[in-house]
Amino acid sequence: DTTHALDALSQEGLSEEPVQQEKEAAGSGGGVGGVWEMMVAGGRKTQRRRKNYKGRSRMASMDEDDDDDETDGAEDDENGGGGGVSERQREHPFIVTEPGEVARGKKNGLDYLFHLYEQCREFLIQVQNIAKERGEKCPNKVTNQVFRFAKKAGANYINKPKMRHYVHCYALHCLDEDVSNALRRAFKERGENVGAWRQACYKPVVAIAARQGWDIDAIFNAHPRLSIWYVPTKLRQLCHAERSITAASSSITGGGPTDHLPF
Amino acid sequence: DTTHALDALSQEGLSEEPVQQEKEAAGSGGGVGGVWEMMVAGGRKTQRRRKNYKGRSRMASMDEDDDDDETDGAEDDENGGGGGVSERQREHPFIVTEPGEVARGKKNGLDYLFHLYEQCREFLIQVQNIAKERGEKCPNKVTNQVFRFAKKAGANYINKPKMRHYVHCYALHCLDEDVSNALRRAFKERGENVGAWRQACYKPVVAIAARQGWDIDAIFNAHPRLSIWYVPTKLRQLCHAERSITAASSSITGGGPTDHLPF
DNA sequence: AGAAGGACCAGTGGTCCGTA
DNA sequence: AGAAGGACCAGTGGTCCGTA
Repeated sequence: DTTHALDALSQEGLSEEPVQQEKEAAGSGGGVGGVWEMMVAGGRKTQRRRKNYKGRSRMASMDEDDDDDETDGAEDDENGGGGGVSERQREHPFIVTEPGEVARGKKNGLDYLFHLYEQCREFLIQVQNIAKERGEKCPNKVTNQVFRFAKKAGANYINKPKMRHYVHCYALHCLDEDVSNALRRAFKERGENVGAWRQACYKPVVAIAARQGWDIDAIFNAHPRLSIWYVPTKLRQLCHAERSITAASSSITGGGPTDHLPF
Repeated sequence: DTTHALDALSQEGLSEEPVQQEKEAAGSGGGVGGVWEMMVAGGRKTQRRRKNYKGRSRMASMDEDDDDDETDGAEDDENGGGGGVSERQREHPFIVTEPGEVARGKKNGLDYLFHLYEQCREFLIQVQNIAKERGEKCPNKVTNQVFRFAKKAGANYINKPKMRHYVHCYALHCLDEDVSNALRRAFKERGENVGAWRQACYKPVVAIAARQGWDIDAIFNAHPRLSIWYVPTKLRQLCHAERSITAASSSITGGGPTDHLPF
């Protein structure tokens, strides 16, 4: 795994080096009952998340070692409070970067985005180890439980809507890194924004599905890093729609409905 | 499949021959948009469910062909109503029967019980075919959606709590039919009730799990007819508890924790 | 008493839309 | 404007407990 080299790719400010602490926590998965608790406590040591509250209240010492759920959990929700309202910092937005390129300014690059998927996978593996240890039912996918676990372990920069949003981009990265890289370079050169790049990622994935009999679930499941992600609804719909079109036109030209195995 | 011979095993009264109509509906799975609707309508022909309302109201003609969801759906919920309360008939309770034995009186036998699991599998396959046809996400398990589908198709005698209740019994039947049959004979002979038989089904399944490295999920998944059922919580817990005990005692006697591959 | 199943509930997958 | 993510919602897995 080249995972750790990527830590450096996340940028200064909020999103700088938000990784790292889950590595201790991972352990061997051989612990006992209190593994969850151990995890959360264990994260404290090398923590480097920052919450940089910009608001009036809570300017106190939260930079280095603020991992106690009790301490910051209790007072965080000041939205409904009467007096001081603290603004919660978000992650820096993504920009289209080339492979290996570090995003500059208050931005995050796409290598960092993909790295978040790898982190989720590591959190899933931990959740699985704990579940097996306890004889509980064991998730195969990145579920709500895994996102909750990630948050508890201090990875506040990971959240479900974000991860779901870019799954098909990660899929392309997994399934055909060359095409993925080429697309990134092209969109960076053209100065496109992340939304445009994201949209463009659908087409090559659908093309891959076309070559493999249109079974996007099978394609996800066959890939060890991709199999833990739910197939995005829109990707599924695009595959289905495209298959219908292809089937219709190939039936006109006389090709069979399943001519993805040509000879 | 010997499925159809079993239809005869369901008894007179409520639970007599409640099967059969889903066979037409199954079709080739090659239909289009309206397959769901077709199903429900198609079920009408050979329907033989009876709802035998015993209450004061609704003694009308409901015996032969009352499959319109509109007709009986609207007026069924009279519990909250002021005037007439109609009592809804339940399925006959199960009794412990030998393999091949037809239950007598207002009872259902265990072959019939296991047959319900096969029916659920057929309903699942139909749901899967429809989902694939439509390019929607496709369940691998008997989900709420499948139970809803079964009900729509007229199989009112199938419901989630019942099916979940006896999963481990069906598991034993799938995994070691000889042991399952022997247990049935023994419990019938002793005049035990269904509850006692059901309880007794746990132990042999746990024993099978012990021989195969305690992974009850893997055991379920490896079996084509069992893999579509969620592992029951209690069975999972029993396997886990038993493994812990075994591991503890074998570590005392010097055996390794994974001595299920002896040589 | 033993048993069938309606109906409830906590937590899920999915993603909108108020926020920055 | 483009984008991140809190928070909501319909439908899920799980099974209790009022019913017969």
